[in-house]
Amino acid sequence: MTDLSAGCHLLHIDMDAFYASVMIRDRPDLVDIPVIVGGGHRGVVLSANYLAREHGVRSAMPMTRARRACPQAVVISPDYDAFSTVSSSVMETFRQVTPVVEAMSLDEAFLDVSGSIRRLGSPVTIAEMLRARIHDEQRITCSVGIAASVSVAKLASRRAKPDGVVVVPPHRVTSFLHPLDVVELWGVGEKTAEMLQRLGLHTVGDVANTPLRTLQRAVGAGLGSQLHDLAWGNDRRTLTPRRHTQEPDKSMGADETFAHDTDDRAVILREVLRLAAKVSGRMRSARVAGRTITLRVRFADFTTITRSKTLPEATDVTQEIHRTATRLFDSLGLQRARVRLVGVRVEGLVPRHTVHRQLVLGERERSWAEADRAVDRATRRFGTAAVRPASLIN
DNA sequence: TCTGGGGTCCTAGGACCC
DNA sequence: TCTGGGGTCCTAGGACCC
Repeated sequence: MTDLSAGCHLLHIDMDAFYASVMIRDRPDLVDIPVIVGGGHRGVVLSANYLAREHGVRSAMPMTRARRACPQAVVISPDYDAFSTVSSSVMETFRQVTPVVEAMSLDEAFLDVSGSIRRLGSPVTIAEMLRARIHDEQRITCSVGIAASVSVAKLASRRAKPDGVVVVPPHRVTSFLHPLDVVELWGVGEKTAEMLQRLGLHTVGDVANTPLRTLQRAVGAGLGSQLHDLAWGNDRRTLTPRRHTQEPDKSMGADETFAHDTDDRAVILREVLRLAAKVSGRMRSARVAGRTITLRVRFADFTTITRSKTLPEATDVTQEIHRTATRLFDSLGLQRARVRLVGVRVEGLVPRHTVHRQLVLGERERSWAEADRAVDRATRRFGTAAVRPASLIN
């Protein structure tokens, strides 16, 4: 058999139905049953096994629709600790093959194996070895795309699913890409796909054969040239070895959809306080502070607005973030508007030690910062439920 | 009982500064 | 004497990805 992987040194490895597979592997009773991971009465599908997918269940689908599509499915809640543990082991296995591993999320990574071929064999051999190891050690399956560029490897792994390997050698890139639907391209979502379809562009080949200027007029200069490049397989991106969580965050936020829409200011602001405490706590454990506070409000009709305020100095103080978010909410001047979701985000994060607050931090703020540190210590010892603002206790 | 939660990046207008 | 041009910051919204 000819090994077509010559000239292809990039592997994209994607776990098959990752969350569902992890939840199922210790539950022999669920093996031949459609399984949906998700929950919450207003939630969406996080992952579904292939039996559930046969009934049309997809990731990100509203749970209500998923249950209707597949009433016999078993619905289970996600166990993020388990996902994270499995993910770390899998990534460690990858790093035994090559140091150049770029984790994209818990369940997918790119590997540059060019330095491992002499030692371990062709990229296809390496891919099959990794698949066998992960199957043995973790009892889940994965799929691998192999190509000379990142974007093609990613598309190839999608075609390999489930539990397979697809190689796209350089001379087959355009014949591989051009029949694909435009939505397969990185950066094409629902809206851009609609836009392209209005131009009569349905396949990647259609995009490739459209003049760059036309494309740019339709979807903007940046995205236009990106799509044109990707449609021809022009992707010079190289990998940066890194763990998924390694990059310093540029922003941190939290939001929450209410179980029922509400127009009760007190209820909404209590949630804003809880979110501010959650976000600032995460910021303090990451030792970062930020200047711009953004409040997000989604109404019953799903329209979403944001209001932001940039402070003179970066902060990680719960009370300061909460107070800013509350002012932003009140400045909306809502009158009995039904609110579905609120969110608080802090942007422009910098390492906390670079922030010099002595000049601006008055006595009051200083004592709030001290209070936060006490809360953090108690949380570390007794857990998140131990200490919380009085208005969150009921 | 349609539509989560965590993020990133881009665009565009206005303010402001030089 | 009818009006510069570039750069950066701030704000709001939107699209996208996992």
